[in-house]
Amino acid sequence: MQDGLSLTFAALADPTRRAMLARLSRGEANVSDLAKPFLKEMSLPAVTKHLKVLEKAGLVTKTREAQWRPCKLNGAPFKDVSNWMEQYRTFWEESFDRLDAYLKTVTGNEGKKGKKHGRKK
Amino acid sequence: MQDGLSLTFAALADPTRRAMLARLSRGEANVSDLAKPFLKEMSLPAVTKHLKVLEKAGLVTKTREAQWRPCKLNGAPFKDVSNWMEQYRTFWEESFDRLDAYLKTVTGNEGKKGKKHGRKK
DNA sequence: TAGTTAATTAACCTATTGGTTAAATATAAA
DNA sequence: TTTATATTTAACCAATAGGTTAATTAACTA
Repeated sequence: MQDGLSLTFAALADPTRRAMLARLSRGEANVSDLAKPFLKEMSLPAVTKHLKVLEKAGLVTKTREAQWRPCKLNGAPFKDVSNWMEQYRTFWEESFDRLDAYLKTVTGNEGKKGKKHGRKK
Repeated sequence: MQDGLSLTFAALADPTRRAMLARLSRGEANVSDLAKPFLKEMSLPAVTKHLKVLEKAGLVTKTREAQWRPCKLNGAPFKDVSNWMEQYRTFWEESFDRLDAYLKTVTGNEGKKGKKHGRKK
């Protein structure tokens, strides 16, 4: 059994599944609609499996309408990812601000040439 | 060969690796420092492997200092994730709207359920 | 030089992932 | 009742992920 965040990240770690989410972000679609762009590269059951991964992560909700299975995007797991990401915001903002990064090294607790891993001798 | 986003999401899809990132967000650490919290659950080579996944995703940079390997967090992949996430912001914010709508229903207001996304038949 | 500490590599194992084809199920339509 | 469409399930397979233990490499220390 996996935690929710792990399920979500694992679901997002595949370009086919991300493309399916992008498609769903433009509106509901049933399985064969979702599959169409990929049927040159893979079979329909493969798409069904990808969809199941997205469902298990809660990213997609599948309903029933006659023989079709309309799918829609569910935002909640994105919110979870966003919340988790917040704790790293300073790092990714810093990575595009060299001055800020430099200031961090010179004002930080340990300088670059300092004894970083102070083992007692 | 995987694209960068897939490598990053896959790296994030493991609680041990996320815990290692959390540790690194509080400062540089060498491999045995990083491993310490996990050595009851897994071996040191297992930690080395997790670290390698984080490195391949570009989330961690490992340097050399005597026999130690100081590791530091690299923000760039977080930025990539954040950029990718932007296209879904409306969906996770909308999920708050839904919660808000629900709260209104339980506090006496009639919730209107309008279809947001049209589906072709 | 020998010993200690830090970390990696090698060889191996099992479970999971991502795909396949063929068969089955569900619903609508003729 | 048969046929067509939409989708899933079953059975299988190869590659990868995540773990192990034992051996190896790298650098410092006595």
